[in-house]
Amino acid sequence: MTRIDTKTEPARRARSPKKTSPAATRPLRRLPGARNETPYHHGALREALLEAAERVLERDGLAGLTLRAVAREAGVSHAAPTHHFGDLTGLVSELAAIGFRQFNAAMAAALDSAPTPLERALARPKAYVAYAQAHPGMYGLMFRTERLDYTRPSLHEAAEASFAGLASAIGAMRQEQISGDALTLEQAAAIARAWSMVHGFTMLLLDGRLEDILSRLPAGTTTEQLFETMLKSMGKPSVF
Amino acid sequence: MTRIDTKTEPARRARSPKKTSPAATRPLRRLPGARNETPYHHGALREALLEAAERVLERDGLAGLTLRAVAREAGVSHAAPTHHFGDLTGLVSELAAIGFRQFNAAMAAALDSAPTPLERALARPKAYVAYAQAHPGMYGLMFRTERLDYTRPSLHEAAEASFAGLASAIGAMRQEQISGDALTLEQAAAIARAWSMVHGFTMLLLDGRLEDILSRLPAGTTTEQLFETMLKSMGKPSVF
DNA sequence: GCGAAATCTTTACACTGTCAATATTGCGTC
DNA sequence: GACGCAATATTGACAGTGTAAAGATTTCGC
Repeated sequence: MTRIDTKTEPARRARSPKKTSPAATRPLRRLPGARNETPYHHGALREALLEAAERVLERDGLAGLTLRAVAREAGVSHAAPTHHFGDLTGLVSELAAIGFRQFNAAMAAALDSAPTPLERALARPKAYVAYAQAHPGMYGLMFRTERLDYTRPSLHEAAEASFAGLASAIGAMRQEQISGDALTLEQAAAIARAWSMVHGFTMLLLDGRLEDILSRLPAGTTTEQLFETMLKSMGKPSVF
Repeated sequence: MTRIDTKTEPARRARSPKKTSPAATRPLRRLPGARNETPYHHGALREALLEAAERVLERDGLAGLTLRAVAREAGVSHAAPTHHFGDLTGLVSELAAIGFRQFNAAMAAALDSAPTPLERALARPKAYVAYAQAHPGMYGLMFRTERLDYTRPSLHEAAEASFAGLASAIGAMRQEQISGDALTLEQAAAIARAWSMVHGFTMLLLDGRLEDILSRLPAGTTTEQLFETMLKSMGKPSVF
C-alpha cells in the first residue's frame, strides 16, 4: 500500500501558491487584544513560552510538559522553542529557575509577615510546604534532576540562593555565622537535617505517600497539624 | 516523492515466502545454553522481562527504561511485554514491587546482623540509605509515583510491608504497641518524622543536591559521617 | 487428537525530540 | 531610505516511543 507521506503534522495548509493572505495560511497565535495581524516574529516569545510551560505543567503534570505541547499552548509552531532554549532540557531548566525564584520570594514574604519570634521559627518550614502544595508541578520539576541542567547560570544561581537562605537561617538559629566556603560537620549536619526533613515530608506528601498515615489519624486531622507536631517533636522546638 | 512505507521497525525480513527456516527469519532470543531452536513461546518471559527491566534501569537510568528497550534486552519483539503487563505503567509497577521486596529484605538482614542495641538503633537508617545507593534506579522508581499503579496488589502489598516495618520499628522505639488501624497524632508525627528525614536525605543525596554541602566539609568527610552526625543530632540518639 | 486459549510477532499510527532547510522580519550600516 | 545580514519562526523529515489490532504459533484442557 504505497501511501503518500501524510506523516508529520496535520497539514493545515493545502499546497497554496507562494503568497496568499497570511491570516489564512497561519491561523496560529491569535493575540486577541493586539492587532489581529499576528506577526511572524512574536516579540516576546521566550517569556510567552515559559508562561505557557508553567500552565501546561500545572494543568497536565510533568508527563504532559513536552516541547510541542508548550509550543501549541503558546500558539507557535512546534520547533519555535528550539531557538530560545536549545532543547527540552533547556526549557525545563529555565522553568525550574523561575520556580526557585518564586520559592525564594515566598519564603522571604513568609518571614516578613511573621510577627513573633515563635511564629518566625515555624514560618519557613510552613512556607516551604505551602509553596510545594500550591505549585506541585513546579516543585516536582525543581527536584527532578534527570532533565535539569545545573550548569545554566540562571538555574544555578536561583538554586544557590535557595540553599544560601536555608544555610543562613540555620546559622541564625544556632547563633553563629555560617561562612560561604567552609562548614563544620555539626553545621553541615544541622543543614542536612532540616533540609532532609522538610524536603522528605514534602515529597512524601506530594506523592500521596502520607495518606496512609493521615487516614489512620482522628477524623479531620490536617496535614498541617501533622507537620507542626512533627516539627515540635524535634530535639529543639524549631527546625530552621 | 511517494515513498513505500519504510516507516516502522527496521525490516529485518525481506518478504520471504511463508515458511523458511525460523532461525533465519527470527534472529531474536538466542539463549546460548539451551537448544538453539529459540521457541516461539518463551516459557518464562514475564520473569525474564522483569530481570531485563532491572538491568536496563540500572544501566540506562529511568529515562532509558522503555517498553521497547526492555523487549530488546530480553530478545523478544517490542509488543511482547504488553501481554504480560498491559502497558508501561504495569511493567514499572511490577518492577517497583520487586524493589520494595528487595528493600524489605535488606532492612531485615541489616537488623539481624547488628549485635549491640546501639548498633541496632542505627542499623535501619543506614541500611535504608545503603539500599538506595546500591540501587539508585530502583529507589528512584519506587518513589516516582507518576508512572506507578498502587492498585496493583503486588505493589500495594510490598509497599505496605515497608511501611509496616517502619511503623513497628518506631513503636518499638517508643515502647508502645502501634496498632494497624489507628494512630495518635504523636505516633503519626514520629513516623512521619523518621520517614521524612531518611527519605529526604536519600533523595537529596541521589539527586546530587548534597554535594554542595559535602564539598564545604573538611576533605575526606564521607556521606556516611554526615548522615550519622545528622541522626545523632536528633532529640533522641536514634531515629527509627 | 482437536479446538480454544495463551503467547508472541507483525503492522500501523499518533505522538515525541531534534535536526536541516526555508521563509519572514528586524536592524545596523551605508 | 535601501541593502544585507542576523535573528526569528515555520515547514518538513526522521528516529524513537507507547499502544492497539490482526495475524502466527504453541500450549493446554478435554
